Amino acid sequence: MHVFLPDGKQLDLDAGATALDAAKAIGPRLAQDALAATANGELTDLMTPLPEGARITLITKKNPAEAAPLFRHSLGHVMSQAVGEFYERKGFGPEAVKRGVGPSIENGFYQDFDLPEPLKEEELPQIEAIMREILGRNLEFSRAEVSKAEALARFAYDPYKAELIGALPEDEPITFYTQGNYIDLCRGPHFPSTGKLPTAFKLMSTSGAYWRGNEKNPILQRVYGVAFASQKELDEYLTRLEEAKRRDHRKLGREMELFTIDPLVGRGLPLWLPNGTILREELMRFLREQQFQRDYQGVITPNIGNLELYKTSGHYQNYGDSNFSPITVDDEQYMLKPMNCPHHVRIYASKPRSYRDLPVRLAEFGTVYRYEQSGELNGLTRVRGFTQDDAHIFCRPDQLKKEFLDVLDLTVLVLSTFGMNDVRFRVGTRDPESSKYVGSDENWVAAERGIMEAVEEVGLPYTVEPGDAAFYGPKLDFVVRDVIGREWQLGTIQVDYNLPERFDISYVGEDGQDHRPVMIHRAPFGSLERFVGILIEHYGGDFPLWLAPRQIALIPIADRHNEYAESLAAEFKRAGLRAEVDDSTNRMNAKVRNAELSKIPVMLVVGDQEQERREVSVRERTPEGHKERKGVGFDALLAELQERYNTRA
RNA sequence: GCCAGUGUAGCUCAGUGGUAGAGCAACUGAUUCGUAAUCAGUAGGUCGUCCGUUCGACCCGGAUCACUGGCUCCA
Repeated sequence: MHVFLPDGKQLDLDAGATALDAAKAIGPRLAQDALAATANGELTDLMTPLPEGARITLITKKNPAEAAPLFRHSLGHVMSQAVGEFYERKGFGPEAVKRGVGPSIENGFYQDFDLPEPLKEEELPQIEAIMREILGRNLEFSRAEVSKAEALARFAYDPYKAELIGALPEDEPITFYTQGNYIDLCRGPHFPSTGKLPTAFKLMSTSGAYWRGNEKNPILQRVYGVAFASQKELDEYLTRLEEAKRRDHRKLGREMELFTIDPLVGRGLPLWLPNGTILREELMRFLREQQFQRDYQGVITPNIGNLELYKTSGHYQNYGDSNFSPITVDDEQYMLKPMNCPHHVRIYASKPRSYRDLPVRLAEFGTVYRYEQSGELNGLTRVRGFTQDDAHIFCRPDQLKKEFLDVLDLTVLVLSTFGMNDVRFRVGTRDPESSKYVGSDENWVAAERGIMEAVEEVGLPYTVEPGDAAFYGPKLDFVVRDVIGREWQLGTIQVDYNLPERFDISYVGEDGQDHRPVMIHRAPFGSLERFVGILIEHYGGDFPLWLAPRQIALIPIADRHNEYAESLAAEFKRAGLRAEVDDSTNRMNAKVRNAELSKIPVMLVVGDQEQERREVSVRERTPEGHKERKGVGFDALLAELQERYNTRA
């Protein structure tokens, strides 16, 4: 057989040759240094036969980071071996530990275990120590192809492995990877030996995880680790985690008095404090202005609705478990509204509509309640009562594309206003296997095609995720990452042919006949709660002037300057800016410090000089530290701040 | 909902089977100060809640509630 090197040179090898054979053919030094390889662009290891005619590269110890998925996976095997030894040292038999899956993941690896007794988190350092012993033993990873029968016989004691083996196709070879006395069912690829693995790894945490991700299956214990090619990268990663903790919206939300969650009020029911309310109202004002420009009409609907409404819409049947239970009043049942759409549909239906009236764009900051599972609740990002920046656009089929593009334009504007660049666009389509979806095939096909065309026209990169659609139609979601890498869905745009049908709404067309409108559901923020939560972390609490709940701190140097400071604060207030005077008995240094810790963006120090000349001394928070300007005329500064506020600069 | 962990003053955290401590914040007084902490004093807690073991429980056991990290879910 032959393969090709990066320079195009052809290498002739024996049949079934591996990347190690290729390296040996080039030179013994390379064979010594090689860690992994790529074949036709895909990572592979040194012990797997190369495909005929492959273009190969060799990864050596000079650039181990390129083989990160491999060493992470291999470290996963080492951890698995270490856990086995740990329990053997505790006196359990070699078959006491059963194993689920154990892949490499971003930054590290995990492995699922069924253990004879739970592994405690404080025992992780002991596991880590055994792992380092195993690295010291410098065990070779070897690869072997076995028959299904052999594989089953080897893992007869382990029901999870047996299940995995049983599901493998008959005609493909099953591979085992072995290091020392540890054998695992594995497709590979792996590092050549444990001695060549990087030592920059750390076991982070354990958690429960259902076997095969199904909550009806037994729960296994998952152990997470992180691993990098160098200690420097690991340290940087751990530093990032620390930084993330500092930016956590739950911590900053308490420190900056933005919101609180009180168990007596209820889990997942945030209370907005005065500072948080300002933030929220600024966001609403921003979006209202945009919606006014785009001819949306505001509506207001109640927080509960008759159960029949949600039976008609299908929400009751499709999301029964995650609704709050119905309330019975006299002979009727009511439910806390989980969605605003049915209410808006009834507003549409409240009078006859003509084709000339369309599109009708109904917007509401609508508060909804959903009974999220208790374990899912998380600060502001996952709650049971929240307010969507919701709107429903009812339009003719021929208007759909233009309307969709306008909504997309609005969403892109929103994301860019907040400098959210790390956004993923996700098209959720139907899962062809599932039966939860309502509506005709033609409508689904039309809606899915419509979304993709619009996204492509705008030129946004997107991924398609089958099975991610709402029960009534496909959707386009915007997904951002929080500081610790968790992904959160923010805004959404959904195309819906089905609710109009379920509610039998129509408009009179040019031809005098009734026609069915199409609906677009959209929420550029998603929910104010989640958006604010993400925004807090995005800015690390350092909001731009227009969003900052506390914008200006006036700092008198001595008591005799309080009055001057108060007079300036009053002028700021008249101009619509949020200013406060620190009239505490603290020294001025301490006042500056407190304002800094409160993350107030603008600090104005006033003393004798300033008072005499109607000036202020300006100190502004910047990402680099702070910026000072002395002797600034008050009127000029007022105009400057007003301009910044109004333009949301 | 499931697995594991955590719960002591407003916040951050010590602590011991013999009925609790620090720093910051708060309050009072003094200080009037030029860009990240002035000094002194005062007050503040059924140790998440309930039940049990014990002569005695913040500490040991059980239950429960809440939170944290994951899993599952997310219209």
